[in-house]
Amino acid sequence: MGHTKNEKGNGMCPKDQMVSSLIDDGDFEAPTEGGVALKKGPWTTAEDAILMDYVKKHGEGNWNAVQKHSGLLRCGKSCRLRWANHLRPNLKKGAFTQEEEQLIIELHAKMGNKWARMAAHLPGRTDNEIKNYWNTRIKRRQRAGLPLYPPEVCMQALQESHNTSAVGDKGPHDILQNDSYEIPDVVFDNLKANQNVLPYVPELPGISASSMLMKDLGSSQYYSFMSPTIYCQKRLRGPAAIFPGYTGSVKSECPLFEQFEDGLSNKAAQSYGAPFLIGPDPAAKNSQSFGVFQGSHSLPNGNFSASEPTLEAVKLELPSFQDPETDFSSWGTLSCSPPLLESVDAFIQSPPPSGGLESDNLTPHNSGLLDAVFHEAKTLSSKKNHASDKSSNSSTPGDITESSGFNICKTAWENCGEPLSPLGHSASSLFSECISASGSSSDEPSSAETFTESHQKSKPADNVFTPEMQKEARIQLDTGHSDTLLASDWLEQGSYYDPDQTFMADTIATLLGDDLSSEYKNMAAGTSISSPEWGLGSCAWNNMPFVSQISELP
DNA sequence: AAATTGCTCAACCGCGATTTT
DNA sequence: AAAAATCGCGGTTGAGCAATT
Repeated sequence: MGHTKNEKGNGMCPKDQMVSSLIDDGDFEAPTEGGVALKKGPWTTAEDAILMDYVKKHGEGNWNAVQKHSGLLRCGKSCRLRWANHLRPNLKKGAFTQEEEQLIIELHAKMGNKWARMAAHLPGRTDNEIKNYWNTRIKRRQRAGLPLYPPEVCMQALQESHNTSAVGDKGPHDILQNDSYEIPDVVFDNLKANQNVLPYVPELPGISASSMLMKDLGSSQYYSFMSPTIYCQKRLRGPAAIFPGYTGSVKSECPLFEQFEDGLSNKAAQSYGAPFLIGPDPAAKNSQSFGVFQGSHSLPNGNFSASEPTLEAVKLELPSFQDPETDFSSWGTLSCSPPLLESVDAFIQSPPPSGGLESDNLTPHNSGLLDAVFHEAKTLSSKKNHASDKSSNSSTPGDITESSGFNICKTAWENCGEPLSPLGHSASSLFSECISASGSSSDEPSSAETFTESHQKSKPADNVFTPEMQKEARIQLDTGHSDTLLASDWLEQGSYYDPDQTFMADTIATLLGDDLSSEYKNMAAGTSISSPEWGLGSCAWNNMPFVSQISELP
């Protein structure tokens, strides 16, 4: 399709004829040293024929020699691409089959944007095809407010990742020694795209959805994944990204940051999660924070700079409580204290540069769809709430189990139209598993655990995170190697956090400085730990090896 | 019927990795 | 060992087509 305007000739023709036909049309690069201007743009059938002829004679490879031997006025790179994507035999043309699509989704969940590797699993398909397919699929799904991956694919990828890192003798340290970072890398890279479907996932650098998912799957350790010293072990080339004030391109150093520059990244969340929905009106700042640790976006990854908010300091998306269409009563009571959060919010958020950040995260063009999905979620939630109200009126204002965004998301997923996945996971079962696996702290029940108990008593959790794992996690942390632990380690270690808000406040105080610390402490103190936001937040903070080490400073 | 918008796909570009000189 | 050449990958762009307004 397309790019046929330059095509001439009807197939094979004598070589000199073909060559002459090559130079009378199309774009040409500036002449090379040899004085030959290489052609750019769409390939003609004549060129194709020459290239095929060349490959027939000389085989693939040595693409730069094509021009010398065949007179084809194309650079080697272009020849290789043309051959690989269009001319080589056994190429499958046409739309992807359902099986192929399914495979692509699964592969992407495991590999991320490794198109070439994915193509290896799809005979006859090229990386370019897969890439194009995926990119259009992303756009479609995001526009539709759907998660990129079906829940069961998330589950499978995570499960496989965990199994891979947990089975056998491959303990965390073995992994380290093996320089085998690929598994966590893959998981974090690839499931981050699904961050938007998870409830209570703040758009924070350093907190990816995949990590959230990890948490839900089994451990509150998930926040620790985001330590740049863990995730970026392979990528960070210098200390800059770890230190405040670093103004270089974090994105280039640590792929995790990319998600926060993705203007599309919020759409699914807005559609699904709504907890992070925000209206473009400034009044939204008065909204409650649904973020896990609002304003802390830069700390975990070491990019925090109170004096220099950057574009990476992503403005959290909050629901607009002033939106007349938004009936937050159905959302239940979320226990953050708005004024306090506002103060932090105001501090953390830099004034949006004109046309800058706002345009990234606030995407008015999709608000219609978002409203629709939001409304649907709200309606579904209300129905559930009514049902549960009949059975029990004992829920406290802080009881998030009744009408939290979590429920809404679950409901949304349940209504996603996938009764049961091929892997045996329904959307709702995913959430069930997420819930039941969480809150495995051996010390105190986390907020998530509280949440779990009220929801999951009828279904015992398949908790793969044993107390031994938790113990090991503690040991690892205590021995000061926490900053080098791999994400997969954290995943399997189980919970390890101190839910003590004071500890968290102190930690943050250390980082923020006195001016802000008091505010932060007030905020933490005034927030019920049963709050999902702060419960998770505390987990987050205390799970940050970076933070916990700082907190131990004199 | 014309204009606009969105989608698809081929091709280009830059960069890092690998191989060759 | 260092430099140059080559290869391969992933991100991005833009032309053409189709659907919609």
